[in-house]
Amino acid sequence: MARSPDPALAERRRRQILDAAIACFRRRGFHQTSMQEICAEAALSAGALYRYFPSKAEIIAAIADRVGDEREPLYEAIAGGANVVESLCALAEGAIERAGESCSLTAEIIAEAMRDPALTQRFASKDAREHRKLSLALAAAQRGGRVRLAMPAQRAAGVLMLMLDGLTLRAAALGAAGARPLLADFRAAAERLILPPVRPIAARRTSHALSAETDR
Amino acid sequence: MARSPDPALAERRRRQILDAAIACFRRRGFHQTSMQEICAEAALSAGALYRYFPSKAEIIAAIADRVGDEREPLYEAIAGGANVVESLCALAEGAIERAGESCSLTAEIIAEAMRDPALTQRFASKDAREHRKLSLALAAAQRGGRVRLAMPAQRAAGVLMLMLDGLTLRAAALGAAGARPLLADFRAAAERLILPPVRPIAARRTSHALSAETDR
DNA sequence: ACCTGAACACCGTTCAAGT
DNA sequence: ACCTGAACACCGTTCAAGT
Repeated sequence: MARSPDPALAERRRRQILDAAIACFRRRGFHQTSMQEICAEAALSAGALYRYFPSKAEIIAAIADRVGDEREPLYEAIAGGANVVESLCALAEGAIERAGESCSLTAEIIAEAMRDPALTQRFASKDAREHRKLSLALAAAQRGGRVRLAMPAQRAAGVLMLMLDGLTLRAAALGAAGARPLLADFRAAAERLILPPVRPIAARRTSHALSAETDR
Repeated sequence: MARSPDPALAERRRRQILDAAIACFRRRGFHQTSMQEICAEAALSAGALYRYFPSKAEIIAAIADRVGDEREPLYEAIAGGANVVESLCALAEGAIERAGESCSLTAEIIAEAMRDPALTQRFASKDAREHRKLSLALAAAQRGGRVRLAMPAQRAAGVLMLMLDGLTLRAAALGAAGARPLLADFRAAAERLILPPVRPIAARRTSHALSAETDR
């Protein structure tokens, strides 16, 4: 008799439960959704569900991890891209659209990340990794002569991530439409932190160019 | 017989309930605190409490309003202060300390602000007012020759508020200690957006000064 | 007018019993 | 090994009854 545990089934069940939970949370939010509703959506009994997730909070934690994992490769892309500012704006736009698409889910994840110490820890270390990646990408672009940074790479990365967090928060609270106008502000700030390399021919502009409102 | 409603008592009871709720939320967080605990802390029965607040969510909403009202006068101070960047850093530091002081409460307010559409609305309009105040203060400082803005006042205000939101979010999630290091990054960015006025004698520095790491 | 506290409907979680 | 679903403890909210 097959009495040994089946890891493939377990994985399938976890995915099945997570998909059902996401569908429910999108519809009615995290705290308005009951475990019974998730069970119904997943076509499983309560007992079966609790075999794969020890609590409702763990379901949110698993969803948060999934979302966080999707975001990380985007930072990788910055190191490769030709235009750093453009890559950052694309990342920012992606964050807004993604967070706005299902704001209630994003809001819930942020809320839960702040409530649950275990999730906070995971988010903090993910954040540190992203910060390091962005710092390295900026420093590399500077060394390669593709940009001039207006401040040390680590500081610039910190500032950019503060703004990205702000954008995500707005998108979660106000929807993508509420955050999208701020993308232009983000771009303007990024262009002040990450400057194009000095033209090799001549640097004709004097410092008053700083106060010019439009540059292109 | 005194059978007419007593507005003074109602106001006193609401304050009493709010203070009790804040004490409980600080201790155990919003969702871990039961109405029974708030009732006990406020020395009132459940029935009495529901006479003054229609739901638990309304209690959080009232607390959120109180916190929001505390923040607004700080923006007023920027218009008056001599050094705009310094005022902004003080505001940022205040936001970090306040949010970090009772992170669980701040986290709950942010979470609830994103969940409850009525609260979202109130936050959005408060946010718009703060943005306008900051824009006007920056524009006034520029007109007064106290600063040169690296971009239009409205844009600069938008960027600064994105960063302030990011700082508050970090402080709520990681505590004041986790957010405090980012204050230096905030300052560096603010100094790139809000530049000191051109020296009247001579503008000797050429554009390569932009890439200098330290300026003072 | 204001308050009490038992009662109600419902929630997340558990566990004896099935296959 | 995996699943079921009734049962448990507890929650936010209500309401008949008191003063």
